[in-house]
Amino acid sequence: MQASVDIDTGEALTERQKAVLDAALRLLVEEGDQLTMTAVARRASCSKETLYKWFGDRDGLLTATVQWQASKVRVPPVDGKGLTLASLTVSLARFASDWLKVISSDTSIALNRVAIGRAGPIRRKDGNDDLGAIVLENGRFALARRLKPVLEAGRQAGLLEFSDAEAAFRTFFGLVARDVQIRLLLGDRLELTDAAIGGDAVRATQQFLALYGAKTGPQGPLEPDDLRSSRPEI
Amino acid sequence: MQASVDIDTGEALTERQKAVLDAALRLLVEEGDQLTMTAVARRASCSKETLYKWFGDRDGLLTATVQWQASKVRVPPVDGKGLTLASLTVSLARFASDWLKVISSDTSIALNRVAIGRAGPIRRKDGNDDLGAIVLENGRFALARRLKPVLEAGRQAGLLEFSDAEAAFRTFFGLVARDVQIRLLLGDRLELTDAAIGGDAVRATQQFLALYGAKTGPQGPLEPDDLRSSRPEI
DNA sequence: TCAAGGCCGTACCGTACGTTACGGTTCGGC
DNA sequence: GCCGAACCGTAACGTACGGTACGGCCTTGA
Repeated sequence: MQASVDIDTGEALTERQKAVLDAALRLLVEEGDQLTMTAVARRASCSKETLYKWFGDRDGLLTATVQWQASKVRVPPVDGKGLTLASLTVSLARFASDWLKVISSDTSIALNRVAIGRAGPIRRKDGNDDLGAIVLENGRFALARRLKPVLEAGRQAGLLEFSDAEAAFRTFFGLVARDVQIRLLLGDRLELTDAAIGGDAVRATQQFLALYGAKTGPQGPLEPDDLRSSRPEI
Repeated sequence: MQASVDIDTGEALTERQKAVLDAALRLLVEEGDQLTMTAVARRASCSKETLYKWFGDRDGLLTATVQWQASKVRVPPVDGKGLTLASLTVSLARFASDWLKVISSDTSIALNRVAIGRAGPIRRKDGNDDLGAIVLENGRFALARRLKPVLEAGRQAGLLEFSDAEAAFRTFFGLVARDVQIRLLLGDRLELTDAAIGGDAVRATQQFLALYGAKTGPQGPLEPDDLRSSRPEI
């Protein structure tokens, strides 16, 4: 299933169209799913006729908006050469921190909300828009694609021990996200300061290493303090 | 607004009203958020006038439906006396298994979907229905309330080591749920057989014990096989 | 037996919103 | 300067649905 999203995203969009999609995105964050075509047109200072001409219908606009946002968060893959326990730990903590920042951002919450709201058991009309697949593909699965090479490199370097990279990834995912995403999606006020995110990232990383770190050599696990200095502060 | 039916959950509901809410619940599972008052009335063989009389408006019906479902899953608390590592392990695995069954059930997915869909940044009208809070209260927080005494008992018995029961619970939560709930909510087909759930519960439990188990005594951690026989097979 | 009330079925109303249509304006090409 | 295309703003249309009204049926109680 996992959907196509093949012809990747931000292609064949004029600057004006990108501006319109940005307006739709802002509106989505502010108003949730019940954004209207009229509101988008007004916010973007364009006519509804143009919206329909460009995106077909409301579904098309929603899909294009989600894909547009997805195309903006592309990140370069991390290379795992010259891996040491320290650099692996830093990499994992950075992944964790980045992921927590993503799932706690207004944009991510809004996008996940609309995708979940439209992921009902019975899809309307013909076109399987499948916003959920797009969000999943650019969220959870994108994270897995980026993180797994790091895990594999860690295993190659004798720093990690696991038989199933997918299972290891999912454990890392669980240790990082815990109940944060579902609580935010359900409207729980949950303030995540940068400091809290950094601390959680370090904790998740330490826990992951405790579970999957290779038990070789005399050096014990890093202390959290060894990490704290290296996490991004902004 | 809210009509009568305001106070807690399944009280003061006639049998007929419960039947109507069951019909609404079934419809919610089948059709997602876009269930209409007309559809509920037809399914429940009652008039719309009655729906409005009993539940005030659509929000009231939705709220009552969610509360009705919540009232059905009340479970007795687990007592933690005579705790051994084996019994603690079994308890944790059972919690994990139960929780995975809950979050992967059609009903839970439907309820979470509607609650998330209505948890937008700007709440409509006056009444803060806050379905999200209800779902959260009867889901994540109810689990915490039931599990924490077990964790505390485990600590009292010298089987677990942690300083913050909330943090320990959230780690357990993350190890159990991982990416399951978000994937299901986003429409990912993810078949969870009972066998897979049982295996995941055991794995999560073992990982939790590896992180929070007291490092005392010569006995190593239980092998997964020790557990497999004790998990519910239905 | 009759009256009152609760409820079913359905017709009806008002509104919100997706979608379409159209007149007016700008702009690039000839 | 002229033409057509693209686009803006807005009005208009159709429908879906939340909410209300009403007639008829059934039950209860005097």
